[in-house]
Amino acid sequence: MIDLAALRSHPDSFRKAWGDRGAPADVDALLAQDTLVRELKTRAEGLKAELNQASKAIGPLAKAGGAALDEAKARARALGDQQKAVDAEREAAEKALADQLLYLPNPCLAEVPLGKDAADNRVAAEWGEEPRFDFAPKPHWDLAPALGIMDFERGAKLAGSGFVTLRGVGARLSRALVSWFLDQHLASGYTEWAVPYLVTPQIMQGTGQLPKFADQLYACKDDPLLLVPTAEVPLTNLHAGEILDAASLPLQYCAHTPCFRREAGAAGVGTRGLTRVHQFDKVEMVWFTTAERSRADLETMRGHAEALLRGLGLRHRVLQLCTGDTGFSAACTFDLEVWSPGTNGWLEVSSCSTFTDFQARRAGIRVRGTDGKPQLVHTLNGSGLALPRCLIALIETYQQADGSVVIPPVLRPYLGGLERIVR
RNA sequence: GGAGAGGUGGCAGAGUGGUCGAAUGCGCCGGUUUCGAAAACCGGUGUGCCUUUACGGGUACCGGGGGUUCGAAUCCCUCCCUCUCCGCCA
Repeated sequence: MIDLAALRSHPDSFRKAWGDRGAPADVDALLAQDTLVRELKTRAEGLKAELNQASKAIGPLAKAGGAALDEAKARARALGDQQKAVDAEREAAEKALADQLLYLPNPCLAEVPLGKDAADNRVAAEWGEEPRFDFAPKPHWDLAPALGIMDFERGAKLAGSGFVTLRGVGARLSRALVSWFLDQHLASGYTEWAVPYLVTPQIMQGTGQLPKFADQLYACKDDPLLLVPTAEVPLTNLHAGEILDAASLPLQYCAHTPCFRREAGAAGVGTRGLTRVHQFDKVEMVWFTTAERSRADLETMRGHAEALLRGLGLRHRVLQLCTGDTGFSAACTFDLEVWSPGTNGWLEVSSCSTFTDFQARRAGIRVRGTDGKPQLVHTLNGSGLALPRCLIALIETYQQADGSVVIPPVLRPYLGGLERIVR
């Protein structure tokens, strides 16, 4: 959620920011609504003050009783009716404003390149050479089933299209990656959490999934709970409604969770094999930091994600997303894309963003400043990393002519020393 | 899932219709005292919003929501959470 006071003081910068995102908003209407809300609030509170005075005066009269008391009560009641009417107007106006605010995206940082869609994203860094093969490299959907480490048909049998199974060494390899990722994060100072995979709608609103993206979430039938689309949601909301100790910042959290996404509207596009599935594992990094250092911390966190790909020896690049491609709650985002030799393309395995105070304002996450006053924190999050696409890149990159796959040395300790996956 | 007991400020804990944003203690901050510290004493110490150049004023918040009343921490309804016991169970 944006800062209404900031909108009041420089409406033009917001007008431009939303325009740059391709999500123009009627700023004048917003400001008019805001003015209306404040007028009604002043009137309602003024009446309430009068009513409180009148009620207070009744106390001493109450014992005596009689006509004076009845008269005073009647006057207070009339005042109360008037107050209730104005307050109802205020409430309606406030709700109307809040409903609009919840759908307004976070303005991007000034450095974010202007652009309409993914084609306008800027390549910020590249790492690794394109792998050479003296044979035609296969895509993972051919390689993995042949090795007996993935079974797509049986995933579909269990839960429908978009669900997969990992088998044998495939399942173990995924678990090895999770463990290695987490261990790397712990070494970088992160605290690991295990969190609920189901959360309340209020929590989803805190990080920005609701109300705008309700159609992307899985919901439970008999309970008002939703499956998390990313560990960002529970991790960021851990401190919802809290005032943190300044000395504790920055807080660096990580967690491994499955992620559940309906992917409504994404059917058919790049969905083969493991590329886009409704349920996948991911290790997520979340930071709580200050306005002063959040941008620099984003670089650090992004570095942590990149280090994982380097450790695995996987060719990758970093994109700075343009204004039109940056997600709703984010102010600046770097995507990490890994090279998939089997499909001759890039796959997004991480998205590292600063949310400035946008999520903190929604979720009520503050820190006590040096002046003793609470102020909003800045939140960051980034994947570190998403598992399925790492698996894809890994087996495609390290495939051999005979169809076997060599395991990167860093993972071998997690696989009982296994060096190669053979059929 | 059933029965019971509870949810009050950073913590502990009073308060059962009015003068209660809330006693008291602890903690914390400042001051006096001291060579310094401790102790003692004095003062201060929640959050959001509206309004104001400022000082200030107003309003809301005693788990959440709703209701009764001129007036609710206090009464009623409802939901959530915690604890104890029972049941069930990884």
